[in-house]
Amino acid sequence: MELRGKLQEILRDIEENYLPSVSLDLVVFGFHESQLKVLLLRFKDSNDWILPGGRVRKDENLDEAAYRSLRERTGLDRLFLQQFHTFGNVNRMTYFSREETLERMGLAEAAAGLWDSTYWANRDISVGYYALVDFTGTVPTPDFMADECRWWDIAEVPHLLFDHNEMIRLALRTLRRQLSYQPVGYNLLPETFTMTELQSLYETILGRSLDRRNFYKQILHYDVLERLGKRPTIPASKAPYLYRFRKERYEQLLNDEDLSVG
Amino acid sequence: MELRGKLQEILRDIEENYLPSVSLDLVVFGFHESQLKVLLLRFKDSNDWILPGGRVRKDENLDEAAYRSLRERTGLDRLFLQQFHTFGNVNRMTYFSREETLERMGLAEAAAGLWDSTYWANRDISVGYYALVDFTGTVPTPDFMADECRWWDIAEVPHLLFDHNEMIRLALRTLRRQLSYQPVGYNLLPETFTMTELQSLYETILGRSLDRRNFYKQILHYDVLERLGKRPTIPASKAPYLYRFRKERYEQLLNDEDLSVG
DNA sequence: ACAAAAGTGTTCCAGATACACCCATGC
DNA sequence: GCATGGGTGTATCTGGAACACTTTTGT
Repeated sequence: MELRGKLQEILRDIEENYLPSVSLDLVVFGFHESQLKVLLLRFKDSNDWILPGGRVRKDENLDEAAYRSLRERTGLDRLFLQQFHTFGNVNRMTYFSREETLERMGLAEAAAGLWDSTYWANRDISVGYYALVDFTGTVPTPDFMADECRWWDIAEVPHLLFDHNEMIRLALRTLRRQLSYQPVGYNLLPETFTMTELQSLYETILGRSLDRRNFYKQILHYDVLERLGKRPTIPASKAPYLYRFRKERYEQLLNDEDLSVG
Repeated sequence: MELRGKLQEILRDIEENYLPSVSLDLVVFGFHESQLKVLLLRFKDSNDWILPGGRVRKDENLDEAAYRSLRERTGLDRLFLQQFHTFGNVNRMTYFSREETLERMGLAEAAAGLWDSTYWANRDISVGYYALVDFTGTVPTPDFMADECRWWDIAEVPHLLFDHNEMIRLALRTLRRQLSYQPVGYNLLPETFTMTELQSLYETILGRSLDRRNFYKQILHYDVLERLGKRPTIPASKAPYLYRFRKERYEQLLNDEDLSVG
C-alpha cells in the first residue's frame, strides 16, 4: 500500500509546512497555431481535469507561492503572472462530494481514515492567478495527484471539477480588459514574430477579428516593437517582416499605472 | 482578569468556528461635505488605527463574510461591496512585532500564554474588499479589539498598522478605475442630491476638478438620473434641481460586463 | 447693483473605424 | 498569370476636452 504511505507523508508535509484553508489556482495561457491554450491536469486514473494549483508555505509570500507553483508545472521562470480574483464559496469544492472526488482521483482507498486531516476537513479559499507563457518553451509536468498535464484549446476545455471553469472565464475576462490598456504578447510569443502572428494572438484573445491596417497603426503607435529583417520566405507569400518587443518600453507600459493617491 | 477570560473565549470561538489563515479587511468609503471618508478603528488603549476587518466562518461564503463584517461595523445592509485584492506577504502583519502589536492593543498581559493559538501563531492571507456607503445613515461601531470607530478624511488618514495604508491606496485606485466605466454614487449619496453634489463626489474620488458643463453632459448621457423638483433655495444662489438615481438603469450599468467567453 | 451659484451649446481634436489598392512570391 | 498573403494611406465618425454667457436669488 505504497500510495497510502505516500499520501500520508504528503498530508503531513502540507499540515506542517503550508497554510491551512488557503490554496491557489493557476490559469496558464499559452498560444500556438492561432489558438489560445490553457494548461490542465488530469487526476490520476480518472478522466477529470482541473486547473493546476498549489499551496502557500508558511514562510512564503502569496505571490512567491504562485510563481513557485507555476515553475513546478511549466519549468518556466520569469513570466507574467497576476492575481485576478479570490474564490471563497463554501461549496466551490463540492462540485462532487469529497468521497466522489477521492474516488475519481483513484485515492478513495488510500485516503480512507485520513479525512480528519486539515487538508481534507476544511474547504479552501483559493486565490486565482493567471499567467501568460511561451507555449514552445513549456514543459508541462504533472504533480503528485495527476498523471497528465497538457495544453487544451481554450474553446475545447471540458467541464472541469470544482469552480475551475468559472475561474477560466474570469481570468479570460481580465486578460481581455488588460489588452485594452497594456501590450500583451511578450510572454506568449517566441522571441521574434510577424505582425500577422501578433494580430492573430490578439484576435484569439478577444475572440473577434481585427482590421489589419488599423491593427498595424495601433500597435506601431505604442512604439513597443522593433522591426528586424524579413523572415526567410515561406510558401506563396511575400516575405513578412519580423518584429521583436522592445523590452524596456514594454515594461514601461506595463508599469504605466496611475500610482497617485490623493 | 476579566479581559484575559474574554480574550480566551474569543480565541476559542475563532479556532472553532472560523477558517484559519484567512482574514478580510474592509476599506469603507463614505462621502460628506465634499470629502471622501474612510472608516477606521482604534485599538483599545492605544493610538494606533487600522481598517475594520473580519474572519470567515467555516460554513460561510467569503463574500457573505465580508457583508456580515461590514454590517457589524456600520449597521448598514444592502450596500456596494467588492473584492479588490488579496494580500499575502509574510511580513504584512509585522509592521510591528507580535509582542509590540499586543502591547499597543493593551492586550500584552491578557494575551500572555495564549500565543500558541492558531490565531496568533500564523500569519494571515487577507482578502481586501472596498465598500461604498451612505455616510449619514452609518452607525460606526467598534469591535471587541477597538474602542473607537470613526470616519477619517481620506487626505488625513494617519499611518496605519500592518499593510493597511497600502490597502487603502489600492482600493482607491480600483474605485477610480471603476468610475470610468460605471456610475458611482448610489451608495455614497443621500436619496436625492444636486448635480453639483454629484460632481463634487466625482471630483473628490478622482482628486481633480472637472468641467461642470462636460460633467452634466456625460452624466446625463448615462441616462441614469431622474430629475425632480427644485431644492428649496439656500443662501445667495439660484435654486438647483434635485436628482435621484434611476435604480433599474443604475444596476443595469453595473452589470454591463462583457460576459461572453469564446 | 452686485456677488454667488446654476444652467446651457458649440468648437475642436484625437483616437477609432471603415475601407481599397499595389507588391512580391510560388505554383 | 493567378492565387495567396503582405504592406500601406485616406476619409469619416465619435467621445472627450476646452471654453463663455445668461439666469436666479440673497445681500
